[in-house]
Amino acid sequence: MAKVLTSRKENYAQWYNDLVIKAGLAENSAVRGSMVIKPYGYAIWEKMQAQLDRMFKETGHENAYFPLFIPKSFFSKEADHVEGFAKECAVVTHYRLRNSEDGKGVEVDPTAKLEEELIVRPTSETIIWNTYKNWIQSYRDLPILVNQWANVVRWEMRTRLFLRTAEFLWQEGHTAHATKQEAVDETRQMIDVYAQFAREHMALPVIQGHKSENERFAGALDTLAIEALMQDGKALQAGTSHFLGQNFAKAFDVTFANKEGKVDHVWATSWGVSTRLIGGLIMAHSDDNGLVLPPKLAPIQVVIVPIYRSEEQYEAVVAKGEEIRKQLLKHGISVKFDKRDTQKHGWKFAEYELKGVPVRLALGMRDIENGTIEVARRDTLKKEVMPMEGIDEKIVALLDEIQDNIYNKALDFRDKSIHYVDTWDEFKDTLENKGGFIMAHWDGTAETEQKIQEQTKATIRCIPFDNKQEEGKCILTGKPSKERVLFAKAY
RNA sequence: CGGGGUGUAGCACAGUCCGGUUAGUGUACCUGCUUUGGGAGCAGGGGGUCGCAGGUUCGAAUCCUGCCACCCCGACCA
Repeated sequence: MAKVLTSRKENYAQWYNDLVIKAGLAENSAVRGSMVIKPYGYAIWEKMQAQLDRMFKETGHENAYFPLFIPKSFFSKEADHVEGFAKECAVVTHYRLRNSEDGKGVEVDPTAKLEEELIVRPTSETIIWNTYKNWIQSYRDLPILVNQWANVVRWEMRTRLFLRTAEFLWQEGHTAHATKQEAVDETRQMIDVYAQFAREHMALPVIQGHKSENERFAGALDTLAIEALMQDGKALQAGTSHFLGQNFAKAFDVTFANKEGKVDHVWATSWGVSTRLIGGLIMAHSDDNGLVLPPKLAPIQVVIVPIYRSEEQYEAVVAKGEEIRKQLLKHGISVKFDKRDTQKHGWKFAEYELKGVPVRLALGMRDIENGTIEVARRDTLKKEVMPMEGIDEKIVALLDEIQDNIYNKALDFRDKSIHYVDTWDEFKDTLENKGGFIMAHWDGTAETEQKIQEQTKATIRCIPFDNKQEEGKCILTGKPSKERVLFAKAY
């Protein structure tokens, strides 16, 4: 087969870039740092959205939409929050263009300067809490469980398709609660939703835990995250859920009368996942032949490729292929019958492998004569000739099997990549030579975490839930520690 | 934002150092014939403001100045 991708071994980053582009997921646009998500890539996002949206609704959330532009002054209200975002936002300063003097183009009309500049949202806490102020008077108005699907902009220095772009798509949930416990529970519930989505739909095992102070969201009291491991041994933060305490309620003066008639500030959470998930999906499962997509998120789950010579053969094979397509459709399988006469079957095989279609059916005269069909699975690259009879049931089962296999493969890799180390030398050696996750003791201070990061580039990905408590010594300072935390180099 | 690199056909590149035929190769595209259970072969054909704007020169893809974009490495981040 002709090689179209850089191999993972050769250059993992290049492999990723090649893959995103060659598989037709996305490409760089004419706008610095902003990508075009192409139909095939967007189809994956739509599948993710559909499932997540279902899960949000099941947990009682509703969708709404808040403005893209946020008055600059809103950002000065929550000090920690500003600190985290102030530096990297797009700012709207004018509202009109005019023809330039030389008549060759347009320029910003200097007389159309905005009284108050607008910030293109990097996240929506401020505008949302400004709005919630008007929605909430009594405990009877609570909780508010709202999610929005939106785009946000963060003026990133260095961008990579899906993983980090200046503009990206995401969902952000923003909830308001009467009690601290309710907000804490919500924060936890949503990280669990993300973890479940990652495992069951993305076939991506994740470790859930608390972020350290350094890695916490600006303005949050606690940040929960799901951390996934990529094939190159680097971690990817795949989703976060924040317990915001009363910080935003205080900043935006959102109060309510509780059952006792006393006025209190509202408790808040926010949580989000983005198109970055697509990057994680790619890097977790795909191989040197192209994408490997879990059936539950694959835009095309089954592709049928006809094999023929003459026109009569084409007719016969296409007729049979149509039958099979309809059979599969009845099971709710998304199936593409590629009966184009403009590409050879060999070309199609390679193409759908590159695009990560989980199952490929090849159908030729030989099959029609024998009542068989060739079934090829993308995850193992194995081919098998099966009886045509009852093929639909088999495909249904096969898709499940592929979903499980992809997950188990990723889980195996992840589990093999968690290293327990107790000394500084071991820590550095493991990072350099093995990569992956490292469970090690840490003295709990931000300074130590900072030093470790400066010296090794590794950060604390999370402090896992239900973490085993054990006495130990910090790998850097030797100070006492009660538990190991999860380190890794991260995207 | 700092360091490095690259902009030439849809894509990938050569040519640039040392200015001088009609700007070339692979691939993709079009036509025809042959082929056909893993990216087919042969023949013919079409496609270029050489990133943009100035400048030097008889003459610029090539030299000079400025700008823009993208990629890689760092600091920042989902």
